[in-house]
Amino acid sequence: MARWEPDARGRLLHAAVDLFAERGYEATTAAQIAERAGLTKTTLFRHFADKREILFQGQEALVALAVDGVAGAPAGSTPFEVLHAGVFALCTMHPAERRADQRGIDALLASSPELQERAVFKRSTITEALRRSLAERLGDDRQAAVLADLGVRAYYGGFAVWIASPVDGPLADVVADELTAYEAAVGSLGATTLASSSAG
Amino acid sequence: MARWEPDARGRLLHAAVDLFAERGYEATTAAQIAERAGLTKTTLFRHFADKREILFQGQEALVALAVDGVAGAPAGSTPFEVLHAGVFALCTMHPAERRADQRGIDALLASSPELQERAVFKRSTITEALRRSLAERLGDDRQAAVLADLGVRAYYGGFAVWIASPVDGPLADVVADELTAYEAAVGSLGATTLASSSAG
DNA sequence: CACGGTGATGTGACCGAGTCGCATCACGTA
DNA sequence: TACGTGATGCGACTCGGTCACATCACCGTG
Repeated sequence: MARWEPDARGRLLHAAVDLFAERGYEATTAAQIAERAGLTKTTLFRHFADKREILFQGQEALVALAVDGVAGAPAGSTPFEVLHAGVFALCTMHPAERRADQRGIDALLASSPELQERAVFKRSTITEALRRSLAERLGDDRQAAVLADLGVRAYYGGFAVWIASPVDGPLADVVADELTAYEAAVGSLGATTLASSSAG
Repeated sequence: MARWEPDARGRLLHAAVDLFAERGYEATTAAQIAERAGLTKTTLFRHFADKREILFQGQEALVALAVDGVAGAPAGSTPFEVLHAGVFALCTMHPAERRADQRGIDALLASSPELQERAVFKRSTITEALRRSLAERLGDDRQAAVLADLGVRAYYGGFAVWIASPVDGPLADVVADELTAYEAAVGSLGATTLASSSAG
């Protein structure tokens, strides 16, 4: 038998998600979460930096995935192909089996301004990491920035569609559709620019 | 003589900025700010939603500026011209005279994760408002999203350059340079897309 | 087998942000 | 003179988060 009941972090996570679902995020106290997990408030904050962070557990991994995805794109890829590689790597984080859980978390995030603020911050962290690795790879900072914004938009947009969709399917497929749609939008935008600059 | 010393909000703001500059944001207490302003903590939170918000006072106006700017773009404008109109409207918020103040606030924002999170959230709020008005104007949601991201990047990037620059000049000039640089990046990206799609 | 180190936890006190109900007080007005 | 109103003060409270210190089970070593 272990020293203490094992997997304290997992128990805390489970207790938190349950309580949030029962009474909502804001009505749930850190002490209540700890109590249900058979632990104390202090221990809760030893495992999670703050109350919000409980719901974003594992997001740091997304940064590494995106960066590695970009770095792993084959030599000679076009800028968009490099972006695809980075964004697809993100999709590996969310297998179809856990879609139901994600739905619950998503609803929770929408329920509290505090959580939305954190969500936006996480998104910007991913964007910034993606931007940096794209810039290194492509050598053009602004192009990298535009691509990063676009890629993250496709990812989050695809995620929302995937969550809401009644039919099962891999996240990567939905995101791929988004990505090509954005690609087309940029294409027509580029055409506009060239046309107007040659006209003016 | 007024009932109380006038301009409570202004005094709170001044006291806060002074104290933040003296001892830093995190080391400054809400009660201390109120005390220096000759008021109480309760009154402070009647004027500002929370401690962070003190430093983002007036940012709501930016949303309206961007939206109105887009709406005011002349008929027949290209997508980029509409974007220009929206982003330039933002620049009217920061006249060259107040550049020194902005420098101080900028340094402060960089000093605390709490403030950075709020800053990112404000940025995303502006982006979202800009995106919506662009979408309405252009009729293409994805193009609008890409342009909004790009415009906000140009604005914040230009702002950073403007803040750091030793020479005086209007913010709008710097932002205009950024905007055209991003425009060029998108142009070459569009060319890439067309080339690769016609090749594949 | 005894001993000391180590790491995860508990305990209780503490701080600061933010809220709330109620009192106050200066002013305008009937 | 009396009353309504709006900005403020007051004090108590909740909750997130921190900290110093104690505990306790395990592990390795002599």
